[in-house]
Amino acid sequence: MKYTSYKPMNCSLAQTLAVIGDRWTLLILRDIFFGQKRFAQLQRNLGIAKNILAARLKQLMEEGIVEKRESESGAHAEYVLTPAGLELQPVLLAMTHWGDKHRPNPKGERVTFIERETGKPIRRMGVVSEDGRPLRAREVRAIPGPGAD
Amino acid sequence: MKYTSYKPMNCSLAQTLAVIGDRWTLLILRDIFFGQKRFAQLQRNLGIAKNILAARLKQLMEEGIVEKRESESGAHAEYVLTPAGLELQPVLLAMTHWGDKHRPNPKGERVTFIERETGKPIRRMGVVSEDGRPLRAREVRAIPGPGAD
DNA sequence: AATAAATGGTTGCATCAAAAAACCTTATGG
DNA sequence: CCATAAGGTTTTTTGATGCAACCATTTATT
Repeated sequence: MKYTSYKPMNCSLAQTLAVIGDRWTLLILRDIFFGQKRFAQLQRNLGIAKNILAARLKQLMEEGIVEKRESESGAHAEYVLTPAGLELQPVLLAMTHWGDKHRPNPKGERVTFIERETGKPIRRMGVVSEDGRPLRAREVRAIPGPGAD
Repeated sequence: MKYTSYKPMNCSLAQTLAVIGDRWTLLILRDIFFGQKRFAQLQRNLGIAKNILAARLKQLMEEGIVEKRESESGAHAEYVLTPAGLELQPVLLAMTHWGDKHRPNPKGERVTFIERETGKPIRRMGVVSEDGRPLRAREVRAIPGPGAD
């Protein structure tokens, strides 16, 4: 088989991986979520080669995750998340929570997510039942839907 | 710059990517979450080369995500998730939800996650405040903790 | 008992796509 | 005129992947 592509797989997870599943994309999105907007900022923060960053941003634009626009004041480009991009936040947060818990920095939590208005920390990402009870992994089951094979 | 490794980055997201951030790992974990236990099953379902699957499983064992044990009846190996592995479920579900919504199968939802006891679908993965209100991406802010640079 | 077939890998090799490095272009601002 | 920003292009590395062959136990078959 040739280099396996995610796209032909009829799997929602694989479809997401087709968009964000390479080495740099999630780190780029992390920086954009954290407020970085400009090409040069991203490049310096990440230590990524320019051509790779340009290719990833182009791909993210084609996938409808990121939009490029001109800044009102200056004449530099800005990259901002589209609504579909913003909806990746649960993925980012779930991964960040896992890493902070299972691969911790000895000095403590690396980052805390708070609600902007109240300043209170958000609830840790987790699976919850329809009526809001937290569920453990074993209490969840997957059943095929109409779009399954 | 050398080939970038995630490990030296002081970032919880990067630490998680060091564990699950390559082409096959999440798909392997998906199958294990869905109840596959045996090497040959995984290999056939995924269409992955045997050496790659063996390498990934070994890595997942070293990282404490998966455990290998002998099945009680037969004499074949079984791979099961450790507690740390089970805690990756929010990541899997968040990605699956995103893919199902933004890269849908025209026939409908590919998979539904239900609560085992009641049979009711679980709540969609999302960010919620301390007291349980759903939050939109813009209402969340990240602040550095004691483990930040 | 001998043979076949399945399971669960390991090893070595060829390939190939993605990452890095180097260099070029255009525009803008001081 | 020089620096900065935002890329594009091209070439070279490198590490991940895929393939095939081999191996060691069991389990089933003749």
